[in-house]
Amino acid sequence: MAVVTRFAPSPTGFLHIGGARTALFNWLFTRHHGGVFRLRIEDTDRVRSTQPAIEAIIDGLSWLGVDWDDEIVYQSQRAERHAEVARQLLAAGHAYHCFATQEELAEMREAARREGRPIRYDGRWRDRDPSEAPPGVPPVIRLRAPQEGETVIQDLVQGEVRVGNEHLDDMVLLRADGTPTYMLSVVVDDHDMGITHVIRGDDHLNNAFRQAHVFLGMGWELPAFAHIPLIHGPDGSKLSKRHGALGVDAYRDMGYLPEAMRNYLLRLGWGHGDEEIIDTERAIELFDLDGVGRSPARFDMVKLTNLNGHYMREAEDGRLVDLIWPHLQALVAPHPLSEAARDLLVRAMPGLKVRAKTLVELASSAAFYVRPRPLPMDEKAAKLLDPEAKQLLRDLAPRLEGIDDWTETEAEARVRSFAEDQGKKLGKVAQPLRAALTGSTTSPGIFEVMALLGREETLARLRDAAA
RNA sequence: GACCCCAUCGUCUAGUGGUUAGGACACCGGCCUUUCACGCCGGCAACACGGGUUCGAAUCCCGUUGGGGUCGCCA
Repeated sequence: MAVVTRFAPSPTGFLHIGGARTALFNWLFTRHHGGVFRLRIEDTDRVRSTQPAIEAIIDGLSWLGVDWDDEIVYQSQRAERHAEVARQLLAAGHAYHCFATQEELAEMREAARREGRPIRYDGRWRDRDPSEAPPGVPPVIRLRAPQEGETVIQDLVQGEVRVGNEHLDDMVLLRADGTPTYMLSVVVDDHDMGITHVIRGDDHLNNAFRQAHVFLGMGWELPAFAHIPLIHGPDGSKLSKRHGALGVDAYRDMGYLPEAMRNYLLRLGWGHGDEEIIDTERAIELFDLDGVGRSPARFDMVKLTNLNGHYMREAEDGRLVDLIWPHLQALVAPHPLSEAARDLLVRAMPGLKVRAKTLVELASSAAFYVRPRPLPMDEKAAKLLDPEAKQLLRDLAPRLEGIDDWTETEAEARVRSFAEDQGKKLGKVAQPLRAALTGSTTSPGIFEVMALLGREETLARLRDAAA
């Protein structure tokens, strides 16, 4: 049977890390098996669901490179179908009207809590005749869940999980206003969409037992379930905004590459022997549910950053320049960036990208190449350019002016011979030179910088710094 | 509180009855070197605890502890 999966976020905020990983696992699993991956927006909570959130989720998935098949299903548009199923369940005796008021239920829960009893609907309308209904109370429809025996879920990640039916309660399927609840909607949609594998967060494991009885009541076949462990914060507690439960867009803004994020998320809760660096093609080839671990994993920004450094080094130079362009523009503003600047940056990328771990770092380390003179000096660089160093640079300048064949090799030869003539170690000359040319004490190889900058710009910066 | 899930280096993980318990990130040394990175070499570091089962347990069973999740007319 062909695999059909779905990612079903509720649009009440951005696409956070946990959701992104759930989407990724679904997508990888589906692509691995050559199935269909669908996107369903669970916007039945009309108050909390927003259009910007829907867009943020779609943007997040697109950035991640997770694409879906078929049109997006909006759960809110299927309310009538959901209500119809509730009525069918009612007609078949698998559901019943409950006339308990919200106040009554709150009181019931409070009493249960006080007495230390399980907090759960007590089934007070389960066997009562609707003719006993109090006047003026619109009823909800509740599932008539079994009270004896046990419910067993064969979870593809968690294994066999069983719970005694006495622990199940009669959940609300249709609200008093006639709108369906999430518990009903998911089941109906998963069935109608032909979902074969429900891969979602562990927080839904308990729901699976209850949802199973909706499937059963309708005579529908149960999908396979795979409940993946949640992602925790660095301290082991639930991942919160404080930790990094940010939207994936925040990571994009911090300068992370989507392929790095994909690799990181993949390895968080899934493993394949000793393989660490796994690109998307390889991930699709390898990914399956049996490799998913059962324990929660902590989010580790440092490891993400390391992976990002790896993928930056692998990234194509032109693409990197495109990605840092907006950052760069902001850094050199109001000075505009030219086409020539772009070419220069592309050529400079190999030396730059091995030294940066994020695009933001890359942008700031690249800026000196395209900044207008006079170059701003950072504190260490300024300090380095003492009178002695300036004199050295003044003496060096004439040795460079005569070079017609301005190459890295030639520049290196001239600087080295100059240092030798001065009786100085190369570093004594190279560091002031670096400060003058880059405004910093760290940079790519200084001869590479000279070659890329060109003779006139190099000389001009030298003069600026020696003044 | 009830129910469910989980437990190997600091972190992510490999390991499915017999291994010097492996890899990666981080950290600490060293090499390379004009700086910083990259790269390479080396080091530190774990089976939560207690009982079983077994000739033998990180691996199987039970319990304890710890962590997490769920108990809405939210999703």
